[in-house]
Amino acid sequence: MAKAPTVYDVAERSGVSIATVSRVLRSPAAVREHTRERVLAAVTELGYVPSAAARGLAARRTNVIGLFFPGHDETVPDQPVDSARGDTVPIVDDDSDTSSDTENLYFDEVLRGAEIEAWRRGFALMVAAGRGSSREALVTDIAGRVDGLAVLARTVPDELLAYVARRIPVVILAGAQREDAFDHVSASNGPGMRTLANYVLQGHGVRDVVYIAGPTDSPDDAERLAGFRDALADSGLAEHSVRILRSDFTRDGGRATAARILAADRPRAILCSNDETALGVLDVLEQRGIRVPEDVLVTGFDGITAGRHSRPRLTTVHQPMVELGRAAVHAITARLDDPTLDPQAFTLPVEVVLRESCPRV
Amino acid sequence: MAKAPTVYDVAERSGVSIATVSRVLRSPAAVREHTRERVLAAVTELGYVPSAAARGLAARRTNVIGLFFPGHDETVPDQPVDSARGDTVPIVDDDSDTSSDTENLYFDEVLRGAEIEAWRRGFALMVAAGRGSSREALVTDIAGRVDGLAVLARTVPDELLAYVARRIPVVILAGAQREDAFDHVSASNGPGMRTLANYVLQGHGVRDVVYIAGPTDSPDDAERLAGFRDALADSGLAEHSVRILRSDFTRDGGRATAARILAADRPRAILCSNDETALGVLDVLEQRGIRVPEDVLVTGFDGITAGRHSRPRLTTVHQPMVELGRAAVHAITARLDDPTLDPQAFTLPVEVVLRESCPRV
DNA sequence: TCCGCCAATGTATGCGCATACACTCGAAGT
DNA sequence: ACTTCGAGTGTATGCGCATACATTGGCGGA
Repeated sequence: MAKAPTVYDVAERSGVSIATVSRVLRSPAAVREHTRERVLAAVTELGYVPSAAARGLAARRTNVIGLFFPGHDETVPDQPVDSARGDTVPIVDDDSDTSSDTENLYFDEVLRGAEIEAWRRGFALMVAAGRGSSREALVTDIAGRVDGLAVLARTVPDELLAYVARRIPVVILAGAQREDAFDHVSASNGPGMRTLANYVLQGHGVRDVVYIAGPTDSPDDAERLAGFRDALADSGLAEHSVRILRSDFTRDGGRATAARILAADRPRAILCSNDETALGVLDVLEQRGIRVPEDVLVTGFDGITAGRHSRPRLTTVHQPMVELGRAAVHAITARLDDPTLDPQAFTLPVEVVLRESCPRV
Repeated sequence: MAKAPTVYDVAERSGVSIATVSRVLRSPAAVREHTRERVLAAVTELGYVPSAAARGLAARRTNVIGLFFPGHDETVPDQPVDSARGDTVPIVDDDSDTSSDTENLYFDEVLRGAEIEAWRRGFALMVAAGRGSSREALVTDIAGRVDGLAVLARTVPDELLAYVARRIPVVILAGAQREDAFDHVSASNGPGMRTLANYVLQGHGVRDVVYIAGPTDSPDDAERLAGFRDALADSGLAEHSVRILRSDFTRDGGRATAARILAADRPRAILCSNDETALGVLDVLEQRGIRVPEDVLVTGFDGITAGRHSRPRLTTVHQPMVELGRAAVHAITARLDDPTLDPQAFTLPVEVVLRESCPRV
């Protein structure tokens, strides 16, 4: 880790000016081949790596895009596990049947999409998870480092976003398509749920259905619920003819809600506003010996992996999570290219995926 | 997106010098409270966001840590899915039973750990996936942006790493603990496999065992195989008394290898060097009506989520993936604090997790 | 009363690069 | 032969901040 060589070192070594060195790196075509080779040789010999900080300062853009998503607020032990040379390996039993880590899949996939698209467009990707109280500081910190910022809906207060948006383009991921100054990227929550619900109501001919909604503060959930109501209307059903309950998007919440439902009666179908809730419902039904799909149909929403491994496998509406990430980056770069663009809303298509919990008729 | 305000703007507005503005932001204690408040007021009014590029240039450190992992080399469609306002939602059947996306879990978790630890230490995290031919350019590009770089083993040629390491600390994740100039962070592959194998050999009293190794170019696999051999020695078994086959770490590979094994005879236990292979083995055994664990014991390695959802659930050695990410960042920051440190190797503890495929005796 | 000292703030500089502009030189045009 | 022009290169400057050093003013001690 000796002092890092700079353009000056490379220039001196190859007998040219720093401008030429810079040109070799930025626009090679503007330099005669002979010169270019000499410079590149010096670069390799010296182990020169251009400083992105200096480049960013001079060029007034960093070529980095930021992705901000909600943190898990988990209590993190102060120290990471330390090196263990003793090498005694404990043997433990695993009796759990729920996996809490499936919930992260959503962000993981969005991130992967963002990374892919950023790379394709010559940007690097910086990620940050919002945690607790220091969120505000984190957001401005990241904002100072990037050319554009993608934020998952509801992880950052609008006020802060507006503050940041004075400086760089901000795109909101997966929230409702509001009429505001930001770009929005999200999936067709409403139409997706409507199509699935119609499949249950009309395809399976079910009337006796319960809908488990998510938390009221989730914009995605509001759209899905609206889609469900549309489906009711499509079938000429009055809204009060079905039950609509609220849960919290978690597997445990799904279980509790399923218990409440079954305490009253047994509907023919239970539609859930997300997959985790549906998995919880499946847990309770199996435990009570109620057959799915013979006795009760169950559906979810999202398309998380765990839904493919459940018994029975879960019918759901699959969101294109990777594409969401890509589209977010795409929106940012588009605005970078043309800042005068009006705020746009991108709605990505979804897919109803039929599996055993609500099979094809 | 008006021109972003700078320290000069803030200084002018609050009637102080830029040095004072900088101090308010960097070391608030050095400024009188009255002054500090005036400056902070100006900051908010102007919507000032410090430029990380300028800060990084002046301070000679960016406070960013890079994480480089292997890309999936998937063929990425040129354009992301476009906005679909028509909102026709297709309905498709999902008959697949294998999910290729579980493989990503490993990196996702490492990333999460890295993000957590980076944040705790005041660093931002930049991620990049190595893809195809431009890998070299990508690595140096990232290297120019960060204070330290964590790289998953075997994703970047040593030569390149050495080049980069002349400038910033580099830590290698999850590879063998080689004697080189880099820091290494990995899990106790050998002891983990040894413990598990001993449990099979001695706990279950099995002699008739087949071991399915992974690709020869995987350093993790080499350590696991060595651990298995140690276990053989522990039980006084000669190596030629068992069969050791090679597969490729994939579920399909596991299936093919299982078929080959069963063509010869039926061992009492099949130990696999990773979970995916083991899942493939389970597929074949179930298909042939061979009972697990009654007829054959099966074990894996890694602790991926899919192993918790299989039937029967898979006994495995669980790697602390989140901790790996944390430890990597930890190692980098340690070296940043004291560059004279000798190269270190951190070995994180693993856990044998018993599930039905090889239950507790 | 005078000096020294420290806290608070200002001034000046450099970090490493991109780039506008200036310059050179040879080829083509008149 | 002289001008024009453009390809190739060099010179000079600024990007926005941190920080070493200089400066100021107030306070306590002798």
